[in-house]
Amino acid sequence: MTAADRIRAELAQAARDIGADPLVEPIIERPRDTSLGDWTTNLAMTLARPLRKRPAEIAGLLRDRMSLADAGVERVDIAGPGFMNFWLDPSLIAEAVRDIVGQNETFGRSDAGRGELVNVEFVSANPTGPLHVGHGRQAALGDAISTLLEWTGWTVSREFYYNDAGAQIENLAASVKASIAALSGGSAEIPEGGYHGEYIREIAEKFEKLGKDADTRRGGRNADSDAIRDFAVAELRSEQDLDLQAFGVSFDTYFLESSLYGDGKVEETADALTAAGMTYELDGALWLRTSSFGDDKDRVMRKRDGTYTYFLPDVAYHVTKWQRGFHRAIDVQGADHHSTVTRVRAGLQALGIGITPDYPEYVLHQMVTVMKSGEEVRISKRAGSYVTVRDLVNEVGRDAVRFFFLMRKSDSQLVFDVDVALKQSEENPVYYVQMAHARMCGIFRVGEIDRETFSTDGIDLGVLREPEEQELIKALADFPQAVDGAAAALEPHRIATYLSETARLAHLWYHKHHVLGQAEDIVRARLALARAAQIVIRNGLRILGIGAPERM
RNA sequence: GCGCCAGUAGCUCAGUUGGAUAGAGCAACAGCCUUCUAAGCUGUGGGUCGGGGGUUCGAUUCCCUCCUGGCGCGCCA
Repeated sequence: MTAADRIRAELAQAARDIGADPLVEPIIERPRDTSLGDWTTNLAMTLARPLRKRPAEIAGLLRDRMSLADAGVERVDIAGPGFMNFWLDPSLIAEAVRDIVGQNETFGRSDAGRGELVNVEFVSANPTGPLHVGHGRQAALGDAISTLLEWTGWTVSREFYYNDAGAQIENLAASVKASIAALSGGSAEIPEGGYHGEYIREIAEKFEKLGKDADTRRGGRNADSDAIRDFAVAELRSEQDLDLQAFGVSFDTYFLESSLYGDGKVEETADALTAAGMTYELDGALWLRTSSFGDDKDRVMRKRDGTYTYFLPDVAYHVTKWQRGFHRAIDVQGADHHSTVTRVRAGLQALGIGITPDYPEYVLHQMVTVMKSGEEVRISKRAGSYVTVRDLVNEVGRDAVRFFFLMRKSDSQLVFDVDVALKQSEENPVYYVQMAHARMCGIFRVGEIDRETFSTDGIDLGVLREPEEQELIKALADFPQAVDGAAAALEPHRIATYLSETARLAHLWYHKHHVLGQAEDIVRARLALARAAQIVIRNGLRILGIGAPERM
């Protein structure tokens, strides 16, 4: 039971004693300004109305009824409009260091998810081109969200959905075919809406070469569309795999849209929707009554030509998620796809098979723009000017790319400044955090002490009373709460923000107070603090999928 | 026209789900290298929280309205 828990319990008891609602749950927070105390509560203000008393009066009554010594509280101030500010015994605060060092790699983990299954789908790019920076943001987000959920006790499955069926794929095939024809002097043009990137020509060349080297494929001008399409999709999938590998992201499942046609799931879903009375024919197409489930208007699910629109397989796909036991699913997508949210959910509700209305959950992210030498790098798949994830990783490194993608909340637009990411200086936030970690490691290296076997047994942590020490320890002790909050909100950027702040406090402490060469009891206690800071920063970086170097 | 997202210091952005005098980094200015990494640290200045209403003890946060920007509104995905 932490000090905050004990204060909370004491407050609840005192509130009941003075006639508050027995179900009251006091909220304890860190004060905005650390000079105001270690913990604060606005309980007296929230009780003012029901108890019909002035907040300050209530605060006084509460304070009189609390057993403060039991909660480790040295002093309670009543301040401002009615805040109660608690000051803890510094030795008690310092004891957090012992917990952190003891828990080591598990510090920050919780079991809130109770081992339940959750599916996290991300990237899910069409195999029609390399992964660009937008996919990179999504890969970083999805992976970090997955890890956050693992840290809070969920059993996570990372999933990549390939849209390897449909009109865009035919578009791709036609583009490659035209490019093949052009190679042998033909004048065939890439069709309207086709793809023009350099990679199209590369695929065409590769296809030609294979066709000539081995007889396994019919190359050249006579190549049929099926062979070209299959070849192009396979090529691009393996290219995307290399992109993801460069970024250090891996998946538990790669799910092919085409398989939903192969095993009849698409047909099955369409039939079930019709059987449920949720469809109607109009203008030769089959419509789904999505407007009955919050959409602006009904949507076509089967086109006049007999093929399905993208969202029907999407519905079928999410049915499989539910059936595979994932009663919680999170989709990470670009905000340009936000219109699918209502549609997919509507389709799932229309089936009436007990899927919850807010299934799946969506994390939408805004666009990424890349700045280089002060200019925006235009990203256009069709035109071919292009910044791929791999380009970016090769240029600035995986850790910087990940941190940059994760340090902003997903629903704000992100400017990726390549020049800043390349700087190995304080301007670059990822170096700032990693440097703090390396410094903590450096103390142990110089002191020739083994970090991993270091124990706090018998160390008097009560000597860690310097203001910088107390502030750092409080920040470190808040890490589990930061993880819980970030996981609950599906917002990894909170961890990035937390790390920047904690790194700042670690640098500050490091600079002001030496560890080695002090009195023996001080050295031992400060080593413990350095170890605790190193553990917390490393754990936080690990959640974001970023390395924690021991030296830089 | 409708929907979603955003608008906070010169710039890039946080703001713990309604709390105290709104924070950080960069940039600017002033300092700090015989000590565990100066790839760093300390200090100073900088704000009508896009505008206007409302809800209440209290609003950057919730509601309404307007302005600006991005995305979407397809029998493309």
